[in-house]
Amino acid sequence: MNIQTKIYRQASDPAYLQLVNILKSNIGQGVYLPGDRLPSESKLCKQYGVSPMTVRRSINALLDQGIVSTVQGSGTYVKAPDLGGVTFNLDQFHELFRDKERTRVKILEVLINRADDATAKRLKIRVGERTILIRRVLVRDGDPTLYHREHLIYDPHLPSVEAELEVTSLHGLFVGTGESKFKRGDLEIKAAVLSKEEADILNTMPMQPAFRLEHVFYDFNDNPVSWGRFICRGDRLTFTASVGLSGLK
Amino acid sequence: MNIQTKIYRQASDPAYLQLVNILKSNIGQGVYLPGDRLPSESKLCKQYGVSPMTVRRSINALLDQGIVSTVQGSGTYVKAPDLGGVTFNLDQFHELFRDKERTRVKILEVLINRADDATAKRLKIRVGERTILIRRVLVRDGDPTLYHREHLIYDPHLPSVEAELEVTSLHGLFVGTGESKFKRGDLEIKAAVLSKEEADILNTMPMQPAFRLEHVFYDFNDNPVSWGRFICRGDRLTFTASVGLSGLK
DNA sequence: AAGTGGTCTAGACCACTAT
DNA sequence: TAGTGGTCTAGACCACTTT
Repeated sequence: MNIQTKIYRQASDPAYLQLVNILKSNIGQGVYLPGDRLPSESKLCKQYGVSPMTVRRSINALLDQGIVSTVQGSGTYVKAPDLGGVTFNLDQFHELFRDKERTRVKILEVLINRADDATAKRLKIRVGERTILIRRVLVRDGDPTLYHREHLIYDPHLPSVEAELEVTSLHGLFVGTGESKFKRGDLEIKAAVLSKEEADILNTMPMQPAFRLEHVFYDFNDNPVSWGRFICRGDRLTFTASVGLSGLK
Repeated sequence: MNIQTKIYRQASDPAYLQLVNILKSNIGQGVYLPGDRLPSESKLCKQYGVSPMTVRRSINALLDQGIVSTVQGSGTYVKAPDLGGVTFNLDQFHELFRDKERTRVKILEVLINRADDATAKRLKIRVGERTILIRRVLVRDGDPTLYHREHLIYDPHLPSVEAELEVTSLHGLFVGTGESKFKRGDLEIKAAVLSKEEADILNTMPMQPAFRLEHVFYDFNDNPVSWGRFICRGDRLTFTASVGLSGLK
């Protein structure tokens, strides 16, 4: 449980990372308490025998992790953990696609239809223009887990509907294999309860809590090309995060 | 809509940031497409007249933002946007506390009771040991917005229950004013529907969709000191995030 | 005036990849 | 072997805060 006190140049971890961990350990063990000032960068240079740039890089890492804050001309201070900077991610979604053997994407429906109000608004087209509706369900170990409903702009230049399906292939979307052909997307996570249709598809009861992840994807001209939503049973998904000095020593 | 092509040394933005934005603009406008290799670092040095460390710092920023990936010995490549690395945060929670005039924390109840199974498990104490239950509601513009229910370990060394209340003052928790006295916390977001009690407090109907943010906080010895949950109406909170090249040019 | 963080240089050496 | 990313040095200058 002792704290590392010097930098080992032959270690596999680079010097800046070792220094990050040393400082984090010190903070985690209460050597520096919230509000305390860390030793100045020049002192850290001498103490650990590294150059200013290396110390700077370590401090920047602590800044990014929300562990310290800096005041130019004054010093680097230990922050009290606060929920303001906490971030959550979609790692659990990501894992659904990890091994292809256990996961299967089933296409429920593909059809060409006309944009209603909501679709027209999000895809910035006129009501009644043609769109493509795709309904898919992601099956994990035979268990329907994620229901996806997506509206795509109908592009007559594309050779076929099959080509449209490639635009946001579910797998490419999450694994980033370079298959997805959009430039950026906006996402929204909402709390919801399952409708009858959604509950049937996800093999559970209506009115159960669920997450609804809405997305709009844009092409390289910043025009929307797709919008839709993922529905996931609330009992199959939790978002986790930690704050302050978690993991490590 | 033109892309910046050189670094202005007298600009307020530092060189490395200007280079980040130049590269992001190029990627955003399709100059470099997903899968393409960026110019090598040494070429970027010459092209923009900056030192290797400055280029490196810019590349690292793009790496952190999930926009490129690097392969040692090979090059830096533009990534296709994928949902795997998307993060969202609690900024909306944070804003609730921004101006104290509009926000008020009302304490509904404080009482000393005995740990039940769930509480004993999370606080790592025995069933029946004393704990403190605090129920609070955060009122925004007269509108009950956030319901917090928290179980604290009863510490006979603290002078009073009032002192316990300071341990995780709601305001300090979100704004990070250094009032909170814990070292780290684990958080979980779940989809839920409001119970009768929660709906009454939040001034709406039961069975409405809601977010439940559960937390466990730990002291400097890594012992749990508090667990509880925030409940928020689903129609009052959405988590947003973006993927790929959002904002900017 | 002295100390602090923030940026930057112009090299160096290493590990790795491609040819 | 040549090129690429990854780390690091030993200084420098600036803006800012503290005393």
